[in-house]
Amino acid sequence: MIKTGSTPFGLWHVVVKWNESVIMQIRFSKKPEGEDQVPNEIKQYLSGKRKNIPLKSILFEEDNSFQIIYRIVSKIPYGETRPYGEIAKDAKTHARVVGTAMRQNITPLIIPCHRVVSKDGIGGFTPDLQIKIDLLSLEQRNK
DNA sequence: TCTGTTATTGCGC
DNA sequence: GCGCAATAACAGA
Repeated sequence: MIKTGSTPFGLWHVVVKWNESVIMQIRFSKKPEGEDQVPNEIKQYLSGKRKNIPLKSILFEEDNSFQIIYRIVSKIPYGETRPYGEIAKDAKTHARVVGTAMRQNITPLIIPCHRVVSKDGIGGFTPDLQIKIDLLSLEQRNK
């Protein structure tokens, strides 16, 4: 049974689509969406009460070419960041590819792509860089 | 297939 | 500082 729901986060709403303990998709919207609630783990994380999300991402189940990159990214500890280049080194690929992988990531938060920043800056984020900034400052506060 | 587009990096000027 | 090539993956034509 797949459920969808949203919860507010700053100026945005985090829309979560999940099935039991597997997150199918997470996206950001400017208005609330869906009837159901989102998993408590997500809400606790977004409010700073929880430092990890014990849920699986569909990306780990599927056999996609970015899986190695996603696994490495998900190992980044709460409140810390890594440059694209370092992820690339571990994944034996290149920084540009890591950027592409993050862009294709349909489950942010579960795959903490906001913790991946550019070498001397913050890097980018879709759909809005402000979300990345908010997430990072949230983690910095509760670190 | 081929072209354009990346959430990058590092080197040369 | 700025421009640009390297470089891998994807979408659209």
